[in-house]
Amino acid sequence: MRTQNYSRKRQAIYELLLSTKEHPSAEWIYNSLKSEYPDLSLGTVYRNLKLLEENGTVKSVAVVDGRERYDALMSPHSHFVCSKCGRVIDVFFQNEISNIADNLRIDGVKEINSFSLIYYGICDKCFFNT
Amino acid sequence: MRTQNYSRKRQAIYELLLSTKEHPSAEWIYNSLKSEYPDLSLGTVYRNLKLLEENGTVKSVAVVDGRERYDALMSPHSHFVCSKCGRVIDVFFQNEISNIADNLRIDGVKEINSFSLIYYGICDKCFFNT
DNA sequence: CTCCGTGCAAATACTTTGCAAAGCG
DNA sequence: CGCTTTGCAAAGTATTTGCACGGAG
Repeated sequence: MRTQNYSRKRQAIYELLLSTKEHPSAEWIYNSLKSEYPDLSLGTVYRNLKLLEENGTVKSVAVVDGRERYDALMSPHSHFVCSKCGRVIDVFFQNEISNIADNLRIDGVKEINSFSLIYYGICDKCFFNT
Repeated sequence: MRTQNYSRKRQAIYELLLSTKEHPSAEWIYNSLKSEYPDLSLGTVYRNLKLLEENGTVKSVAVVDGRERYDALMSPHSHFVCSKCGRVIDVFFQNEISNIADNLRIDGVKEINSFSLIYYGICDKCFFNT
């Protein structure tokens, strides 16, 4: 389909996601792009995120405080979520973690396609601000 | 506080969670208890789940299709989520997985308190029904 | 009487969707 | 022109909350 990246705003959303390590929510993206695209609407952000996700172009990596958080970094890695401020930080796999799904058999399961590993705790900032 | 398990309905919610491997949502619990407690309200289920979770008595183990799913099995283990039907299945750790957070240092992170490992794929039922 | 627990309904908060207008090729 | 994309507002969905009442001690 000629759809791919055919839209300016979709492109902008994707590039913003590529350029940041914030693992932003839809609203964060919306606010960040509002100045450059004053007529951007939140619905468009949601629509495009969904589309990019179905595309396999971006990924929802976590839900923090009820908000979906997205990442354009598609290489397999996991995330840390700060339980206080909700910050999401990339965590790259050590040694054997990338194959924890290999050769794993689960009763009642036909195929395992992916897995998600999320660490929870307190980030530096929150720790020091009591 | 004398609150602990002092309430009949809270007790019922907890026992239902203990007795099932469904990893139910609030609404599933509500529907399951309605016959025995005809005046049960959905709000009460939500309130008690939250309370039990803060208690450390139960755990939210996943969000499937936007619905929080709970488990009363508190021993550390992970879960499989079927991408088609949303079924949640317990997966007990193999070998070294239980300590993947040990000795792990993440830049910008002060302390890691827990982690969540979720596998995604297709369960037997969904696989054979097309 | 004092609290805790609850039903009920209203309120939230995030996300999705219908529709008509605008954009692109 | 035909199809995609979008703004806007309304709708949808899961969850939370305010309030007044009921029950236990």
